[in-house]
Amino acid sequence: MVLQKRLEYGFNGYQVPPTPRAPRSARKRVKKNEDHNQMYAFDLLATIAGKLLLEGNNSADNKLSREETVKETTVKTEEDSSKANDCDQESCNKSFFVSEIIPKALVTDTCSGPASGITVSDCSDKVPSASRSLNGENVGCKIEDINDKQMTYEAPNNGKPPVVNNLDSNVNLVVRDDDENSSWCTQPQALNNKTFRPPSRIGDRRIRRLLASKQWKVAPKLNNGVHFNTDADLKPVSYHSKKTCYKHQRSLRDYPFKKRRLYQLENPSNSDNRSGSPRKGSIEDDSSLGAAEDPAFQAQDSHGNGKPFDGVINIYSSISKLIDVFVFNSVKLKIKSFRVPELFIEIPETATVSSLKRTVMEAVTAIFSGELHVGVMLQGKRIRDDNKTLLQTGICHDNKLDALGFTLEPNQLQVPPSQCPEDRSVVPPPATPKPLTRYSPPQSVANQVVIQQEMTNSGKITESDDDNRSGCDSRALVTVPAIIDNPVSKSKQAEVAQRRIRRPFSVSEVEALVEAVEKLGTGRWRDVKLRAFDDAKHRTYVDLKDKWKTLVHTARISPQQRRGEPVPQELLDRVLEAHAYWSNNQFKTQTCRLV
DNA sequence: GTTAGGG
DNA sequence: CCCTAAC
Repeated sequence: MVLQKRLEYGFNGYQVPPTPRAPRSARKRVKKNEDHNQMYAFDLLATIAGKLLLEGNNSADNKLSREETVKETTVKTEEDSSKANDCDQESCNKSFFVSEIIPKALVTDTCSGPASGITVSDCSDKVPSASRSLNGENVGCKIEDINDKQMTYEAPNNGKPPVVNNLDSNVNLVVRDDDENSSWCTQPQALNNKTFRPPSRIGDRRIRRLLASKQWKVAPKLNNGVHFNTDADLKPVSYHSKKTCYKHQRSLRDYPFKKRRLYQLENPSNSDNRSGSPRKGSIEDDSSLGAAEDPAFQAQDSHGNGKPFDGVINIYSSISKLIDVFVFNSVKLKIKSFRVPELFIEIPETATVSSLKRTVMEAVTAIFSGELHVGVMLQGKRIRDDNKTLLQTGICHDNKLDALGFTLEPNQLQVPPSQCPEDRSVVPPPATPKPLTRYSPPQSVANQVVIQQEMTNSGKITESDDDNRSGCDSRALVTVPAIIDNPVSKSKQAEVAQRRIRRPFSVSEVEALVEAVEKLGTGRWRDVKLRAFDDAKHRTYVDLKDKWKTLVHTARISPQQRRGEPVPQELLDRVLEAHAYWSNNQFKTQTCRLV
């Protein structure tokens, strides 16, 4: 039997026993960086697609087997001062502004162009003229987003992974395909309650796994799926459903999730637990058109010849609603993009652009990986009554079409109280401005990561100027729930998000290193670490090895060539001496064979 | 997980 | 300080 044991003497006669190996659980570990950017992008896009893309099916048949792809989903940062001033709590702090509706007359037609924004189309062109003539003009509204794109994720084509392009300083995530042959309102729609499904658990797990690998605390699971306000108590109505243009009717929730083939959603509990029968092909779900509750209106059957008019009805109201139904037979929201009006990123100035991208990516991913709720904003005010029809809320009225928005709201349980809307402390308070170069987040956001990015007109990312902030302003605040009161995880977040901050060795550290190497040699960096730098958590044995390497180099070059804090020549001399000693193979591999 | 060495 | 082959 042969045992090997290091000799217990070495340089300058030091008597150094081998350092016992610590238990595995006690060893320090060095986390490897893994670049999952592309995976992130893909998962993010899938998530976005699952939660945000409310888009009409582009063909008559709504079969699940139909090839469906994500059209466009964009994430943008933009200053939007017009909204936030009257936004309420949720919208200010926990939401994105997703879209806005602008009267058609006010904006250019973006349907024909490569609009990078939200388009709300009423398919006016395809609505029977008899319907349109009711008010004599097109009643659609289009939403235009004029933002430039910066960071673009292109959906995997040909099996290739998504591509990240940094085109500008806006953050813009795009999934697209070229299938613009959508043809709404052409055939009777088999409205299928199953067509809109939340992301799958599998996909969710995948996202979580990826995020976990990056030490991101992920918001609660998506077990309950995505909650759409439009789901609430929507009652089936049958009026006119099968006549005229109503074959085109489709409520918000019926817009299919186009990426579902990639992220097949196998959570049946989420897909069909809405009101009414979930049976496939049903056309009954036209409740978004409203007026269902109106007795006068309901008095008319779909053929206009069934039940007689109730004698005591407000005929004008009824006609008015009828007109509305004719004109706004459906509301089609094509949310091509949603905006993150403000991102605040605190990152060391030594961070690379790559790490910046990664940080943004991870933050956005973390946001979307959590459970999100959708809020509906109209004219800057949140629509709280989920039971109202779109007609009742006025979403279909052209006099109120100036501002329809959707908000994405992270699970509120994850939001610390400090994130209350009026509590502006979620952003660095003006009294304590924090430069972007700060490594750690402000105290006021100790429990979260605040991502906020301000854009100048030129689209450049600029340093945060707290003086420019005023009230619950235009910027929706994007907050990423972090692990509460867990500094370790926070440091790990920073660690994975960017290159470690450079921390030059002090003279005393160099001295400790030299001394340890003199005793232990140049091949036992773990032991050097444990012996001389066990308390210096930021110094890994690889760091020590690297430092020794540079020390040797420094000692060999002329003092004029040296940079940084000068190392006493005495120490450098010891470095050379010890290095020469331990470089001798004779001492490096001394073993003692015991029989 | 450590070590060694290039980047 | 990062990355990774080699052990």
